[in-house]
Amino acid sequence: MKKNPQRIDTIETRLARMVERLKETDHRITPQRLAILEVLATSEGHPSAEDIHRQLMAHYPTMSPATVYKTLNLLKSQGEVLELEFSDLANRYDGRKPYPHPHVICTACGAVVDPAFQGLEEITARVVAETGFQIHTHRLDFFGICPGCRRHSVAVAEPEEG
Amino acid sequence: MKKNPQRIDTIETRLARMVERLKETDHRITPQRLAILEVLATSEGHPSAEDIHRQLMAHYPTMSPATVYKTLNLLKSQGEVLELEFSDLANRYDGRKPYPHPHVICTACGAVVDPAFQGLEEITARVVAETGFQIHTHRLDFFGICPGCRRHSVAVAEPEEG
DNA sequence: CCCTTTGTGGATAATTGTTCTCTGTAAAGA
DNA sequence: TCTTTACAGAGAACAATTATCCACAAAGGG
Repeated sequence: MKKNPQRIDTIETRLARMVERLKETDHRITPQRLAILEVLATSEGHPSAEDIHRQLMAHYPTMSPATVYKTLNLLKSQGEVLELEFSDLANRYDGRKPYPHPHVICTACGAVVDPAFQGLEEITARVVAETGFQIHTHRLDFFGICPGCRRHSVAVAEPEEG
Repeated sequence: MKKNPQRIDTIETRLARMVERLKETDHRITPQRLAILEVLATSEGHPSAEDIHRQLMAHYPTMSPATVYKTLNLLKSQGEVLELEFSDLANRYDGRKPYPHPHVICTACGAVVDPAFQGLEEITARVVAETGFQIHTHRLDFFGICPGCRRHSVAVAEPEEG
């Protein structure tokens, strides 16, 4: 029971909420769609669309990437999934905490981790006051090398980072 | 004379530094390359590769987009330009402040503005302590509607943002 | 001043993540 | 059962970026 403005829901709560939102907006809960929601609600590793697709191919061999993307965009439009965009690699999705929060990304293995830190509200307020922008969302990413990859890199070589 | 860790250099200083770095690393200062550096050193609006290319087509009608990208990547590898990646739109480049700093992006017109705010060091330190990552860089972006577009949007309609 | 070497610019093809288009189908309601 | 609607899937299309290729221009040695 944290005192964060938005605490982390359980898997069941998240899944139920996503389903509820889709029903509210007159969307069907098809088996494929439900499977995608389940992956999103359970994944801690911020999967890419391809990750989701690959994972579901086992149970739904005819699953199309387009179906994954469509569902992802649908959820995105409802604010039920957070999309982390990358221009050089595939986007990653967070269905467990669909609100803006910081991420720590390993540039070696691609792992995406959520630090506990939160509280960009005051900084946001400062930016609003200064720029006059109406801020809708934000993004805070840290890029570096995760502990696991650091162990490898000392043994191998310094991973060069553009 | 600000007390920021890195103050904003003058256009001449930035340009000179970029040229110097290229010379140091045995790269030629060709007319096309110099022209690209000049655009980067003078642009306040965080131009995209296409912006730079379009702008230079006037003086160098045979300028190829590839040349722009090559020079951009060269500068990027030397830490002389900051690349702002976007998966759904073209990347933007900042040649005036090539170190990590916050940006405020208008999702209506694409404007990118630098707020004066700075000082993510303590937050970075906290993230390092918590995650064990070796942080190399970070990115803090705020997305919203700029004052200019706000005026339009009240007259027209609410711009929908995926 | 010529020749060789090296790096560069430009054209074009290729790449890749994502979206679009189209078609058949399954679900929901009458 | 008939009709309507939305969906899944296949594949084409798309767009930003990168790779490949070739001709050329600059720098250095003779």
